[in-house]
Amino acid sequence: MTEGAVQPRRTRQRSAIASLISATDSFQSAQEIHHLLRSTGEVIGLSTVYRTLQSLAEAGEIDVVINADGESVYRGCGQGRGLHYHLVCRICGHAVEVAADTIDRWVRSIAREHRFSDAVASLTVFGICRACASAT
Amino acid sequence: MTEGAVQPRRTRQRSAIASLISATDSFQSAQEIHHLLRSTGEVIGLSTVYRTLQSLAEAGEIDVVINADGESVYRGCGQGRGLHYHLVCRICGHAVEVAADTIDRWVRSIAREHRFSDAVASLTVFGICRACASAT
DNA sequence: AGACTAATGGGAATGGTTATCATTAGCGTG
DNA sequence: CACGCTAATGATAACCATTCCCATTAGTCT
Ligand SMILES: [Mn+2]
Ligand SMILES: [Mn+2]
Ligand SMILES: [Zn+2]
Ligand SMILES: [Zn+2]
Repeated sequence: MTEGAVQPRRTRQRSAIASLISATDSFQSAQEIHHLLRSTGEVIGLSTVYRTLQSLAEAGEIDVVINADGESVYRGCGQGRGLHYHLVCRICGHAVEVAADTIDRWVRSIAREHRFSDAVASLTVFGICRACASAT
Repeated sequence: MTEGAVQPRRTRQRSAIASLISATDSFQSAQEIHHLLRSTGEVIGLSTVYRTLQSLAEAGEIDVVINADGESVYRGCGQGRGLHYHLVCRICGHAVEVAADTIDRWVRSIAREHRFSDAVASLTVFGICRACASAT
């Protein structure tokens, strides 16, 4: 059996991205993250940001959501808390994680009912958070 | 009070799109629809297809879903059946509509719990339909 | 028929994301 | 500590769905 997945090399760039992402609870786009890193003096290419975010996402270490504009936005995942969905502020990107079980039961039941297999829900709830709502 | 929304002019192109869309129950992209129309002899521009689909979607006459590749795909909506979500085959685009009430209750409750206002769920269930599953 | 203007459509522009590929730099080995 | 292998980087070009632009066409109303 081929023992999978050699862990990625630890590079300055990858660390910078990981640390920035663990320091915020908002969903941010690759370009936003690139700008933020640049503005703090990090030297890093845009390609690297895209690649690394994807790699982290595939590894399950961060979450991806596609916002209303069709952009992918990324956020550090509440570690090892299993499957969950997100409630995201459409103004500032602030997000909270919500348990998946209610939804997953519902998904399984309607998939069975219509004889679909392999059903996976793509679900994100967008709203306006307390802070943004009070900021008129 | 300004009485809104003059209805759109009835053009050959708009009719062609509406009729094609009412003849299938699969979600299709603007480009696919454009090709299909072209292949049946219709003379129609890609811009027009995009514009018309958006206009029909805003009018609530068709539904839009953003698929896994981030493309918008369109489908004739089961008329006047109110808010609903979709269970879509990720192979062929075949879709069925599913009632929204269970989900909407859940959305309202978690939004209240986290003090988010204006919460709207973006939800689509992707799976594999009976036909595609049996086609090995 | 004539006027008004919404609708059309070819082509250029946009913009997020991916592909290329020469260069750099982890990291295991002797 | 060199050395070698190759993953990772990043500047740049390509990609590609969608939108913009604007001159031309054609519904619709009088
Ligand atoms: Mn998460
Ligand atoms: Mn529908
Ligand atoms: Zn907010
Ligand atoms: Zn199918």
